[in-house]
Parts: sequence; structure tokens; C-alpha cells
Amino acid sequence: MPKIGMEPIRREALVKATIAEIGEHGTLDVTVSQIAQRAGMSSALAHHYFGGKEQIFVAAIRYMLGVYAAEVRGALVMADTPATRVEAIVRASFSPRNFRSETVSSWMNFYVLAQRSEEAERLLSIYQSRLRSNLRFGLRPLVGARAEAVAGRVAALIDGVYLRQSLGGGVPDNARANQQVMDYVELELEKGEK
Amino acid sequence: MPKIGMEPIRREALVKATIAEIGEHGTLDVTVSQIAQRAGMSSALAHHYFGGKEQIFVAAIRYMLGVYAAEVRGALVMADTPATRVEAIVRASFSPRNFRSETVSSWMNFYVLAQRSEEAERLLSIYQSRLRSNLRFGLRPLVGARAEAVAGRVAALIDGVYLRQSLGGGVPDNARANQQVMDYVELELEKGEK
Amino acid sequence: MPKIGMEPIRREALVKATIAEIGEHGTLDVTVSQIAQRAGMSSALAHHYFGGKEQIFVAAIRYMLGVYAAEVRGALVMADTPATRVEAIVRASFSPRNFRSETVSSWMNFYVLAQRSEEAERLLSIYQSRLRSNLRFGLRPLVGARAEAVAGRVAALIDGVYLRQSLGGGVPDNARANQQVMDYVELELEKGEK
Amino acid sequence: MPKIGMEPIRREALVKATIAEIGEHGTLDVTVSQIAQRAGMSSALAHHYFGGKEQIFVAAIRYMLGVYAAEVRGALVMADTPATRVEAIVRASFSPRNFRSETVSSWMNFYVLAQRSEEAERLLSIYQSRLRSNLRFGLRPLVGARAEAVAGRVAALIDGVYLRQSLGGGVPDNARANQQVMDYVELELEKGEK
DNA sequence: AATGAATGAGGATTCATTCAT
DNA sequence: GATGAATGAATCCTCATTCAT
Repeated sequence: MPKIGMEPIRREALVKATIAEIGEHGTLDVTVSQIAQRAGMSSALAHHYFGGKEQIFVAAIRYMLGVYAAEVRGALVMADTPATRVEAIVRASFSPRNFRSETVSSWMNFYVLAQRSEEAERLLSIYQSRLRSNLRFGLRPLVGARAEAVAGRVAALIDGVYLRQSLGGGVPDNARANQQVMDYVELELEKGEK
Repeated sequence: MPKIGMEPIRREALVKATIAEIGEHGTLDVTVSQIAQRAGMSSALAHHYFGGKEQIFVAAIRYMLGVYAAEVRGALVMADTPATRVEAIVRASFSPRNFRSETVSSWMNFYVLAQRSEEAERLLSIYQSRLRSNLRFGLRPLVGARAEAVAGRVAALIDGVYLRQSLGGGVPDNARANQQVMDYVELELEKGEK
Repeated sequence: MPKIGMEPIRREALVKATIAEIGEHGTLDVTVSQIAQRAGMSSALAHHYFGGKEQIFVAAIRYMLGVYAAEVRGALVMADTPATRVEAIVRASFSPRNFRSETVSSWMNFYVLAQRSEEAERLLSIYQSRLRSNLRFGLRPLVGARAEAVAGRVAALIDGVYLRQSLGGGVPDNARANQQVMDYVELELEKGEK
Repeated sequence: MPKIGMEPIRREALVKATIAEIGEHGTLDVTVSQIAQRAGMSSALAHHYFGGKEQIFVAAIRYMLGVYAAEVRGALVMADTPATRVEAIVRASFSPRNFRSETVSSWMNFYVLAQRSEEAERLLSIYQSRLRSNLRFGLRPLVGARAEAVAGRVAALIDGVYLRQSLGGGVPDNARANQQVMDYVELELEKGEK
């Protein structure tokens, strides 16, 4: 009897191994063999399931975005006011999970990958749109017409803080990151709809 | 007497070619041969002058930081009030030169490189320190004790805006980038030293 | 199930090809590609199985020493007197197999390799120790306390004759080589335990 | 005024540097640049004087053989009996100078070189002939018709002892080497003309 | 489903050698 | 006489990918 239903298990193992490997090396310069080994299988099997290295990377991006989206959704469930909605999004962005140096590094590298891979670019663009859309939706009742612009700045600030975390190798401090963004948000809220 | 004094010329040509090549490919995955060819020489000569690929990259980072630092200095010369100082720094960061998609892409990739290369990390850390120091100095008279925190956010925002430019491939819009950061700065200024 | 068990076959083919190639060129300056081609495979596979050029060389030394050791053992089986024991060792050292110009040349080159490679040095040292130990054991009953010194000279003489064979390119004459060493041995035996 | 008579000085510097470099590395795998640098000049000049790397090597062999020949001649001047003649040759072969590990290593490597280079082979063959001829001449009055064979064995023994010195890296012990060969010679002398 | 076997293509690096000055 | 400049030709090694089993 052939093992059945292995595919999703293998794929997930590979995707997680990919993220771990990129995080550890800090580069996309990881070999399929390294990934496959970490996932406990042969590199040939990795190719069998994904077709090629780039597709593994794309799947890894998709996976990370999916996790992130779920976190945001989860956080939004608890939020019942616009202000808490915005904070929920920021908090989800800097969740301990997303803020492990390994994850930060992967994220950075996927941005780089997006410059080569159309699919990667598409995925990251969607993520950015959603992030801004979510922020805008939360901000609208709070800052009115300025929601669009503010959302853009918050999104950029989130990414910028991320970027700086990928440097320095120090232990990422997500509380501080969170604070940094929320301080700005509050500033905008103070200003209100003016 | 042999032909002499070629070294600085060759080195600069290589450094510029490196940035161009990285910008064009969007990756650090460029070959020494490609770089050398673009610089109009053999790859052997590139090795002769730099010793290795990574050192070429490091020199490229150093070069970019140098140019940027000069731009900031140049912009600061004109600035005679704290507010214009801050704006000068932001403007220099988003100068047309630094905002060519090619440059943006290189910048991104150097962040990635910093995760592998100690020297690269060191250089970028210095850049970040200086940027924040400059901002802090300009902000102090305007926002008092909050200068430190605000400088951090402005720096992160600059990087975040940069990051988002590297995506989407569209023609970079430096006026808009500038505006995005300055809007935030003004917001902080309005709040003042409170 | 994949094709299996190729490794030992490939390794042996590579080792033999290495010796042949070195013998033919008279140098360690042979490329991995040459070796691999002669062994009927790609250079990449050679690297896959050995990890690197030096390790191929070391394996070749080990192989040659193994063959030689087996020859000595085989010759010793037939020997039932001290005198025949000594002769067996000498004869094995100059067996037609070991005396093919190709083998002689490899041997020479491995001595040179030992000056760079610790592992090569270790292996050759062990070989020398064993050779002398074997000789000493056979000589003890014949020359008593002088066994140590005589064994050293016989060993050196064997190597010296080898060395001279590697020169001149002429067809190696193993009978003569044999005689040369045995003449000396007999001289020592005549002197006896005095 | 152009520097004049530089040629012989430069050539000798290069030759000595070659021997030193080979001795230090234990291989012929030394670069012309290394040699030239050690000799205090550019690699281009080395080529200018010798035409190519192999010719530098050949000159180095010639130089070493010349020095050795001079040593033998010098030692022979003092010798006035056949027995002392033979000893003089052996002693010269193992002179401290020739027995520096550096020299031993070069010697070994030149044997290897002789398998590629006709000229090297020619030179070493001549050396061997002379050595044997000298030995034969000294031995004739002592061992009569056996002189030819004995000379061959002594020569081989000298080389074999050399060979073993190149291994093990230990400080070469020329007194012991000397003794090893002379013990054998005495043995032959005891046997006399029989 | 799974993998060991196998390779082609490519890339960093080295080096002997040439040349213009 | 002397050398910095320059390169073509290697060479080792890596790796994504394919294939037979």
C-alpha cells in the first residue's frame, strides 16, 4: 500500500524548512538539498513536489502571508472599536512569531526575491494592499479622509521597523517595535479628522 | 615606467558597475564577470584589485554610503533652521539619485548582504547611527526630549518607504516619498515639545 | 528503489584512474576532470563521492598501500624461514605490479603530496613503519641486534632504487632491482650476528 | 646610466628564491609571483630573465647540482686514499647545506619535475652518472670488479635516505644519514675484492 | 512514493604570460 | 632595465535538475 496523503505533509515540511533555512543563513542562497535535508527527505522529492526551487520559495512566501493573515484575522475578532482594530493589526504584525529573527530575515529576503519573481511580487503586493486596506478601514472612522495617507505611512513604518530589526542581529524586541508604531498612530489619532 | 595610477579608476568603475548590475538584476546574484564586463575589464582584473567578490560588494556599499553622506552634508549646508535641517536630511535621502530604482534595489540588497558579511553590517550600522544622530540633532530644538524617539521613527519610515519602492517596479516617485515622510515630521512638529 | 551500491564501484574506478593519470603525467598536476573522464564519469560525481581533489589523492594512496600490504602478506604466507621472509618482502616491494612505471611514478608523487597533506603523510609514515617492522622481524634471527639498523638500510635502499626507477623513463627492470637489494641483504647475512 | 650587470645578480636571486619557495611549500606548486617577490622583483622581470616558469625551475636544478658538485670536488681535494674518497662523496651528499629540509624537499620535487621536463631529466641523469662514476672510481681499488654494483647501491642508498628525510618533517639528522650509508660501505669494504 | 545516481552548466578564483610605458 | 596593467585559459567546486528503479 503506498503511503497516501503524504503530499500536504511533505509540502508543509518543505515550506517550513525553507523559512528556517533562509532565516538561519540570512540569504536566499540556500540549496535545495539543505532545505530537503532539514525537511527530512531527498532533494529529488522536493523537486517532485514543487517542480523547482523558485516554486518552493513562492510557496514559502504564500505560507508566511497566510499565517500572517490568520494572525490579523484572529486579532481582529477581539477588536470591536476602530482604535482597537488598528492596534490589533499592528500587534499581529509584530507578533512574537513574526518577530523571530528568523522570520524577519525571511521576510526581508522575500522582498528581494520579489524583484526576480513575478509570482513573489504579486503575492507581496497583495499583502501590502490588504495591510493598507485593513488599516484604512480601521482608520477611517478615526481620521476621516486622511485614512488613506495615514495607512500608507503606518504600513511603511511597520516595514521600516522590520527592516531595521533584520540588522544588528540583536534579539528582536517586539514590544518596542509595537510601541514605535503605536506612538505614531496615536499621534495621528490625536490630530483626529481635522 | 609602467602605465600607472589605474587602480583608483578601475576600482571606481567596478564599484559603479556593481551597483548598476545589482540594480538591474535586483539581486546579489550577479557574477564577477558581469560586473567586470560592464566596467570594461576582465574578471581577473576585478579580482586583482579587490581580492574577491564580497570585497567588491563591500566597496560598493561604502561607495553608496559615501555618496549619500555627501548629499546629506551638501543639503545641510543650505539649512539654517532646525526644521530645514530635518527636511534637508529627508530630501537627501530621497534625492533623485538615491531614488533611482537601481539604487533602491542595491540598497535593499545590501541590507540582505549585511546578514552574511560582518563588514557590510558594520557599514550599514554606522549609516543608521549617523542618520539617526543627524535627525536627532535637528529635531531636538523642535520636539525636545522626544527627539530620540521621533528620530527613530523618521529613520524607520524612510527605510520603510524605500522598501516599498523596491516593490512594484513602477517608476519611483520621490516627491511622494518625500511628502510621506515630511507629513509625519510636521505632525510631530505640531505636537511640539509637549 | 533507486539504483544502488554504485558508490564503492565508482570510488574504486576513480582511485584507479587517479593512479593511472598520475602515472601517465608524472605529476600530481592532473585535473579532477581528467581523472573522472578516465573513470567514465563526470567530474561532479567525483566530487560527490570524495568531496575534493585531495581526498581523491589520499584515497589513491590508501589504495596503493593496501595493495602493497596485501602483496607482502601474500608473499609472507609462503615464507617459512627468516631468510625467505626477508626476500618475500623485498620481492613484493618490487613486484611487477608495483614496478610498472606508472606505479613507481605515483609512489614518487605521493611522497611529494605528503609534504602538503597531513593525511598523506600519516599514511606513508605508517607504511614505512610497517615495512621496517616486517624487515626487522625477519632479520632478527639472522643478524641479531643489528636488525634495527639493517632494516633501516634495506628500507632506504628499496626506496632509493624506486626513486631511480622513476627517472630515465626506461622500462623498469624489477629483476635487477630485486637483485640489487638482495645482494646487500646477503652481505649482511654473511656478516651474521657478529 | 642604466644599471649594468644586473642580469647575473637577478638570476641568482631568482634561483635561490625558487629553491627556498619550493622548500617551504614542499611542492612545485609555487607561483612565479611568489618566487619573484621573494627575490625582490616583479614577476614580469622573472619572465624577462628566464622566459618561463619551467626554465626557472631548470635553472634551479642546475644551480643545486652545481653547488653539490662543488662540494664534492672540495671534499675530494682533501681525500688522498680511496676509502677517504668514498667517504668524502657521501659526506658531501649529506652536508648540512644539502640536508636542510628545504633542500631535501627541493631535491625531491626536482625528481618529480624530471618526469615532465626533458631538460630536468637530463640534468638529474648527469648528476646520477657523475655520482656513480665518482663512487666507482673510489671503490675500484677497494672492491675491484664489484665497484660498479656497489656504486649503484651506494647511490641508491643515498637517494633513499634522502627520500625518507623528506618525510616526517623532523629535523634532518645528517650525522645519522651519513653513518647509515658509511656502515654499508664499510661492510662492502670488509668483504673486499673477493 | 521516494531516492541514489548522475550530470551540465556555471561561477569564483588563480596564474603564467604579455605589453605598454 | 623594470614594472604595473591586463587577460585568457584553466581548474575546482557547487547545484539545480533529471532519471532509473
